[in-house]
Amino acid sequence: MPVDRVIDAAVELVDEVGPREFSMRLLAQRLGSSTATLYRHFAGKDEILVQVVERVLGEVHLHYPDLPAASWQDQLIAGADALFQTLKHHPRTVSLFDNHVPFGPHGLAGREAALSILLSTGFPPEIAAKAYTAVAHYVIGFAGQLHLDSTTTPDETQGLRTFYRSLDPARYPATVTSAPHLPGSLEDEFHFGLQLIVHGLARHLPSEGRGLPG
Amino acid sequence: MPVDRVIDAAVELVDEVGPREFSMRLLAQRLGSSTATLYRHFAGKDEILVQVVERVLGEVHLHYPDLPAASWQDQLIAGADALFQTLKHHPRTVSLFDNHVPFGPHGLAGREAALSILLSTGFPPEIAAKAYTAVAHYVIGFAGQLHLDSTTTPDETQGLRTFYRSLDPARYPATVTSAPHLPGSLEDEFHFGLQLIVHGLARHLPSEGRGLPG
DNA sequence: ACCTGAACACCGTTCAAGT
DNA sequence: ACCTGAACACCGTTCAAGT
Repeated sequence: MPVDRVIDAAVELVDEVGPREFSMRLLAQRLGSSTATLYRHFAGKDEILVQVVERVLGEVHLHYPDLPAASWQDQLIAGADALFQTLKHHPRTVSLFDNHVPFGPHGLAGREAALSILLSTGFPPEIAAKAYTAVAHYVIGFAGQLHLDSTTTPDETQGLRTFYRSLDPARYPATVTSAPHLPGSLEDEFHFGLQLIVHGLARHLPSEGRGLPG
Repeated sequence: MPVDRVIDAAVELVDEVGPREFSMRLLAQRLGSSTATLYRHFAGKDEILVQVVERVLGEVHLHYPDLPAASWQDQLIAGADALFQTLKHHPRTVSLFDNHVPFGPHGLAGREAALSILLSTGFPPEIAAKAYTAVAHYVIGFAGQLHLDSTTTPDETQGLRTFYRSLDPARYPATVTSAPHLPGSLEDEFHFGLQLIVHGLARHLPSEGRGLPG
């Protein structure tokens, strides 16, 4: 009956069994209730999963560091990283973020925070909007690799590196050369691209080139 | 019986009904066969979907422009754009790319092509590997928004803009200010972030700063 | 008012039985 | 050898019936 209790259980269930095995029956069982009861409180499975996404976004603030007076770049990076860290705690929910713009208060709050940093820094609204979209899609796209599907044939990271190294060097010379770094630490790779995006933004600032922070 | 014929039909079916409605029964029916026959040729649904991804990647080369002697930046962008254009033709397959590293020949070919550009430009293997990962995840993450789920409440683009503009400006000032540009043309937004990433890469080139193309 | 067992029309997958 | 109808154990969703 209490809606929050249902979503709590739903997040737990997705964390444990993944979105593919998540079912209304399992959820009802975990709540000691029946599926028909769930339908008295939610339109259906999809609505519950949408609220699972919102609940996860509600944890992002837990991963914000204390940044008293950081540069706009560091603030943006901290925001993107907070989302990434949150998704790391709920890796099996990431695919729920696909094909879905988060409209709930937590989704809007994250968007608002990022746009606010960009606008107050002096970016024009159009650039700010595009920058936010670029960063958001980058984080989600990257987070999708947090929980590699176990159906993937060589599914351990080590196996993947071995696989790349075992390729024919005549046919895939560049891949074999890069194999020891493919895939590296997901954390490092994530920050690498994030820095590229955020620092590249500077050239779209109207007062480009000069400008001291603070 | 012919494996290619099955995958052709599977791509068609995912394009038409989406991955959620895709089923072995529908696929068998379209082939004038039975599900049990499909299991004689494929381990299961997941294996078929993996091959659907490979088949889609096989179309990427169709979207490469002729670039006789372009800069490494333009070559990278062209490659990322070719993938993006391909996914635009099969928007409902994008979620199949999630949680899945493409191991087939077409997936490897794309990786090899990108790494080859980067290594021959002079990037160290570690940077090349990270750059490839960043670009790949960016493209996939962005392409995920190509086919917005119809379960999303305000699902037409115009409705989305209207929704953002209807928010309380006191609570979401930055979002409301950026509303006319949120979401803009997906194509424009995609290229904006792509340029950021690719041009940001230049600072990781050992011979940074100078260096004339061609 | 609030809940639910049982049903409906589906799934993915398997297997005995057909040619 | 190659195929398949029918079954098994599940789904999401609904509804008549219970308290």
